[in-house]
Amino acid sequence: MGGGLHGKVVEELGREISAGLHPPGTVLRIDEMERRFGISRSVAREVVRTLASIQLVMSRKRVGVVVRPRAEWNAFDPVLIRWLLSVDREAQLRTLAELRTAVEPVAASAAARNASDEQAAHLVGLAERMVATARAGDLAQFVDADCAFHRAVLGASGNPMFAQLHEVVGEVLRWRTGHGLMPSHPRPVAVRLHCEIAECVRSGDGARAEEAMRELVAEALEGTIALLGEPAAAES
Amino acid sequence: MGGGLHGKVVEELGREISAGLHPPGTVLRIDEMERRFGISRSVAREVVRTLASIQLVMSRKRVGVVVRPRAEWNAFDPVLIRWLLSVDREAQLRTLAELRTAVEPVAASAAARNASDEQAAHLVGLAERMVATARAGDLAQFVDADCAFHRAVLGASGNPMFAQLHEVVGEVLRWRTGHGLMPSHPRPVAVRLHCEIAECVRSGDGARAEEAMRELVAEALEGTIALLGEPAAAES
DNA sequence: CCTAGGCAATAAGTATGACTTTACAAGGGC
DNA sequence: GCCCTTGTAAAGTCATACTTATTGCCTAGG
Repeated sequence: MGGGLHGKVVEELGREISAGLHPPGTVLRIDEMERRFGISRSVAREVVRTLASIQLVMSRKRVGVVVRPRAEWNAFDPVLIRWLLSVDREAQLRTLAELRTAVEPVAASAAARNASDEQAAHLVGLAERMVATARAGDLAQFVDADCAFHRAVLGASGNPMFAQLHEVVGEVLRWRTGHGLMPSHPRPVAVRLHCEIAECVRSGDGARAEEAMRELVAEALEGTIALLGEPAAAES
Repeated sequence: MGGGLHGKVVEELGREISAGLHPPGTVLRIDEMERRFGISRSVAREVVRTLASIQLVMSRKRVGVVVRPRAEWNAFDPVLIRWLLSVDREAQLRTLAELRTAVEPVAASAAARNASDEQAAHLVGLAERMVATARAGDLAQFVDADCAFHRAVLGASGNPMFAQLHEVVGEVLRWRTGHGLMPSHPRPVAVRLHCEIAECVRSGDGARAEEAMRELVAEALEGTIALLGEPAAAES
C-alpha cells in the first residue's frame, strides 16, 4: 500500500495495536521504534502521525506515544476495519453486518428520492444481471453483481457517508459466499427483492424501496448471525 | 488541538481543501508548503501524512501531493466532519441527520438485547432527567440530557461503530436547539418516546425500542429537513 | 510533616542538509 | 510511428543538532 517503508511499519504496528498487543495505556517510545524497525527518526515520527490520525495512539511530550483506549479508535477508518477483520473476523463482521442493516434501508429510500435516471437505469440493469447469473448458477458473477447493486444504491442515495459504506457492504457480502451461507443457487426471494428495490428507485417509491431493503437485510443479518454463532448473548 | 505547528498547519490546509479551494487534482508541492507556512520539511511531510490518512490527498513521487476526489475522503473522520460543518453547515447536517435516522433505531434494538442492568438503569435515569428538565423549561439542561441519552443508547448497543456516532448525534441535536426548531418547551410526544425507549431497553423489548426510536428520529428528521430547506440534492 | 515552587532530566517537536528512489517525459534508435 | 533509453524533478529516507514542554524530584517554607 503506502509505497515504501512508512507503509510497512504503519501496517505492522497498526496490526499489533489493534490486535491487543500493546494494550491501551502502553507507551511506545520513538527511539525504540527506530531501533526495532531500523528506520530513521523522520519515518518513525510519520508513522506515529498516521496512527495518531486513526486515533490509535496519542503522543505526549516527556512521556511517549501512548496507546489510546479502543473506544476512541476511529472505527470507521477503512484501514482499521481491515486490521480488525484480520484480528477477529467474526466479531468485526457482526459489527459491520449490523451497520449495514441500519444504513441500507434508509439509503434505498434516499436513492428513490434522489437517483438520476441514469443511476436508476444502471440499478435496474444490475438487478437484471443478478437474475441472469442466479439462473445460470454462476455464483461468482452473482456476488459481483450483488456488490455492484448495493454500491449503486448507496451511491445514488446522495449521502456521501452512505456511499462510503460500499466497501463495508462488499466485505459482508463476499464473506457470506465464502462460507456456504448462500446456496449454490441464490434464494429466489432475495433476487426478487433486489428487482423490487430497483423498480421502486426508478419509480421514486421511497417507502416501498425502504421496506423491500429492510426485508432483504433482515434476512441477510439473520443468516449471518446464525453463521457466526450466538450473538454473545449476555444471559444464557 | 494538535499541540504545535503541525496541528495548526493541518487545520489550515485541511480546511482549505475541504472548502473546495485546491479542487481535486490540484498538486501541492512540499517545498511550496515549507515556504508558505514557514515550516521545515519534517513538519510539512507530517502534515501530508496526516491529510493522506484522511484520504484528502495522495502523494506521488515525481508529481507532488495531489488532492483526491471528494468521494474518496474519509467522510466519517471526526476532523473532516468538523471541517465540512464549517464549510457548508447545512449540507453536512443533512448528511449527518440522515445517518442518524438510519442508525439509531437499529442501535436501540441492539441496546435492548445487549444493555447491562447498569446501562439500562442509567438510561432510565436520563429519561427521567429529560422529563424533569422539560417540565422546568430548562432547555439547555434538556439538550444535555438528550445528548447523554442518545449517547447511552448508542453505547449500550454493543456495536463500537454505533457508539462512535454519538458525536454526530450530539452535533445534530445541539444544532436543532440553536435554531428554534425545538420550542422553548420540548414536544411532549418526544419526551414520552424517550421514556418508552428507556423502558423497552430495560425490559429487553428490542422491537418496540426500535419502533419508538424510529418514530422519534422520523419526527426529528422531518423537522430538520424543513428547517434546512429543500433537499436540493442536485449539486455535486 | 506537608505543601509550594523551582530545577533538572527526558522525550517529543522542529530544523537542516545530504543522499536515494522512482515515476514521468522527452529524445533518440529501430 | 512505436518502443526503449535516459535525464530529471519531486517525494522518500537518513543523520544530527537544537528547542520546547512536561514531569517528577528535591528543597525551602509554612
